Amino acid sequence: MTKIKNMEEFAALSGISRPTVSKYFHDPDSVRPTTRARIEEALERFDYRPNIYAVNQNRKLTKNIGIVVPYLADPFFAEIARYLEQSCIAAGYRPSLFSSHGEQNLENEILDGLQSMKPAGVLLAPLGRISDRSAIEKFCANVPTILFDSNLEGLGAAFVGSDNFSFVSQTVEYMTRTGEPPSFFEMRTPANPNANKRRKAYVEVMERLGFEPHVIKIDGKGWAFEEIGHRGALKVLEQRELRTNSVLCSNDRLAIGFLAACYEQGIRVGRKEDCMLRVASNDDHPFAKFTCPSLTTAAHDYDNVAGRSVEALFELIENGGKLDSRTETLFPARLVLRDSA
Amino acid sequence: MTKIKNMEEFAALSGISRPTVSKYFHDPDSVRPTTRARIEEALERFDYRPNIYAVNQNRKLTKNIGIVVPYLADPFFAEIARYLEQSCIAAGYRPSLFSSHGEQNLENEILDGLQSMKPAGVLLAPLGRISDRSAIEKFCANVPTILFDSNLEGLGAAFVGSDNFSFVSQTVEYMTRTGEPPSFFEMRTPANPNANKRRKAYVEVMERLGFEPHVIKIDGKGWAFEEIGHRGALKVLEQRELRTNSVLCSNDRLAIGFLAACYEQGIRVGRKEDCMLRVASNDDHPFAKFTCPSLTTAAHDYDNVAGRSVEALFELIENGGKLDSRTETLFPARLVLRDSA
DNA sequence: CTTAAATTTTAACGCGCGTAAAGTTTTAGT
DNA sequence: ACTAAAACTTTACGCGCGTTAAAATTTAAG
Repeated sequence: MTKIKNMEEFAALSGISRPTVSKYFHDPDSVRPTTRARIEEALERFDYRPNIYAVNQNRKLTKNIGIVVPYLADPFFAEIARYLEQSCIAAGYRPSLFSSHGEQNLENEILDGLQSMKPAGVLLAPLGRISDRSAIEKFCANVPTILFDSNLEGLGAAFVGSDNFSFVSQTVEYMTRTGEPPSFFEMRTPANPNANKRRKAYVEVMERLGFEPHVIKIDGKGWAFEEIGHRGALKVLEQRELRTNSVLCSNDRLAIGFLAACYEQGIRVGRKEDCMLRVASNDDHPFAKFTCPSLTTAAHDYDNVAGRSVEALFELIENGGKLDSRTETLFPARLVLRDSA
Repeated sequence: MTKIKNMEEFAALSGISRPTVSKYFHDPDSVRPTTRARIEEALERFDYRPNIYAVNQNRKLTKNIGIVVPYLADPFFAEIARYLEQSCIAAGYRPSLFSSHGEQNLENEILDGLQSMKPAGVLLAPLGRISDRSAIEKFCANVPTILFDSNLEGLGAAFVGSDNFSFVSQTVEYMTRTGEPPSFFEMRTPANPNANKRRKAYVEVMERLGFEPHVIKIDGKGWAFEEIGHRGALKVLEQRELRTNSVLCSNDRLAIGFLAACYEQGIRVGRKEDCMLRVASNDDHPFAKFTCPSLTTAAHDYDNVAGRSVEALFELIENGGKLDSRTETLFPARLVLRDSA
C-alpha cells in the first residue's frame, strides 16, 4: 500500500485519466461501467480519497449541511439532531452539528463560522427570543436556511415545527374531561418562543371550555429547566397557589423538576385514588417515561418534523436557494397517557 | 458594501499587499500595528473573510479539531462535549462535534470523514467494546488522537478518564459503612468498557471488606439504559434477587430506570426509616438530582477530565503529533450524597 | 466492416490562498 | 542623522482538484 498524494497520482496508478477519475468521484454512474470497475479496483488497492478542501474550493456548491440546535444537552434536540444527521448522510451530504448552548453570542459565532463553510444549506433551530434577529436575518440572506422547532417570523426559506396549539389543547381537554381544569406552569421569561404560544393556547382553550385560566409564572433564567421547575414547584406547593388538583407544565423538563419537588414533599401525583395532584406536560422528552410517576405528555412528532425539515431543505437546495414563498409546516401532537395525569 | 471575492481584491481595497494581508489573518500580531489598523479598518468597511477551504488546502496543518463521542443523546456526553468545544475555540481552533450514536459503522464513518478533514487533532471517546479496534488503530496512526472517557489499551497518544475504582470504592464503602453492603446492578453485555472496570472494582472492594460480592446482570443491548434498567429492576424486584437492602447501579441511567421501577412497585427508596431499599450509582448524570428520590452517586470530575483532555491534545499537537510515551490520566470520583442512599 | 455516438484522453486554465525570494521602505537604536 | 533590523511590496510558484475544448479512442448500431 503506497501512499497516494493526489488524484493525478491515483489516476496514473489506476490507468485512467485524471478528469475521468474526477468525474467518477462526482458521480460514479457518470462513467462507463468498465472504467468504473477499474477505478474501484484501484481504490481498493490504494485507498485514496479526494482532498475535501480542494474539492470544496472548486465546486460552486459544497455538499455541506449545517445543523444548529439551541441546546444539545437537551436530549430532545440530541434526538432530532441524530435524525437530521442521518437523513443528510443518506442523501449524500456532509452534516455538521452545532449547539448554541443557550447563548446568543455562540449562536452568532456558529452562524459566522458556518458562512465560511459555504454550506449547501442549513437547518437551524434558533434560540428563539434570545436570538439576535438581525444576525440571523443577515445569515439567511446569504445561506439557504430552513428554520425548525422555533419560528422566527419571516426568517428562513421555510419553517417546520410543532403545532403548539394542538399540544396544549389535547392536554387541557384531556385533563378537564377526566378531572379538573389545570393551572399552567411556566417560566416567567421563557427561553423558547414555543412557550409563549403554549401559554396563549392554554388561555384560549380554557376560555373556550368555560374555565378561568390560571397561569403560574416562575422565576429563573437559562436552560436549567429542571432546576427552575423544581424550585418553582416548591414555592407553588408551599404557598398553595394551585386552584385545582391539576397542573399542565409548559414543557417536560419543567415537569421533571415539578415531579421531583412533589416527591420530596410527599405529594402523590397521578390519577389514582390516593393522589392529590395530576401533572401533565408537553414534548415527550426521552426521559418522560422514567419520571416518578411516568409523565403524561403531548409528544412531538419527531419523525415528521425532522423528516419534513430535511425534505424542505433539499427542495430549497435543488431550487437554487430560493423558494416561491415561505411556508410554515406544523405537526400536531400525539397525546401520550402515562401515570402522572 | 461591495462584495469582496478574494484576498487579492480585499488587499487592493485596504491598500496593503496580499502577502501581508495573508500574514495578518494567520496572526494579527505578526504585522505592524499601523498596518494592522488599516486592515481592520478595511475589514469593517468590506466584511471579507478568507475562504476557509483555500486556507486549509495550503496550510500544512489545519486548525480543525474533531470531537467524537459515543452517544450525544446522553447528557453526560453533551455536557463534556460542550466543555471541550469551548476550550478548543478559546485556543483558536475550530472544533467539529460528532456522535457515533452507539453504532460501530457510524463511528468508523465519522473517523473516515475526519481523516479527509486533516484535523490538527482529535478528541475521541470511543464506543468501547463495540468499537472496531483495527479501524481506530489505523486512524490513530494517521491523526493525532487523544482518547477520553473510555480507554482502548494502547490506542491514541494518551488517555484521560475517570478512575472507576475510585467511583465504586467510594460508593460501596459508604453504603456498607452506613448500612448493608450493596448488590451490583449492571447490564450483562455492557456497551461501555468502564462498566467492566466498575464490576471488577466492586468485587475487589467487597472482598476486601469481607463481604460476598453479588453481581446482578440484566439483559438488554444498545444505549437505552433507562429502559433496560427499568425492565431489569422489575424482574429483580419480582424475583427478590436482592440479598441486602442496598443496590449499586453501574451507572446513573440504569439507576434512573431502577428508581422508576421501584416507584411503580411502591417500594420506597432512601435512607429514611420507612424505606425498604437504598440505591446508589455512578456518574452524576445531569438529571440525577431530579430522580425520585434524588440519586446518591459518584460524580465524574467533568472539568478535570475535559480540561486535561484538551491540554493533552494541545501538547500533542505542539509536539508534532507524537508524545514520548502514552500516558493514562485518571481522575477520582467525588461522592455526592443525595436521598436515595 | 462502416459510421455515428458515446467516452476517454490530452492539454490547459482557474480557484483562493500559502509561501518563498528579492527588492524597497519603515522603524528603532545609538 | 546614520545604520542595521524589521516590515512591507512585488513577483512568482505551488497546492489538489473542477472544468472545458479539442483530439483520440472505444463502443454500439446498421
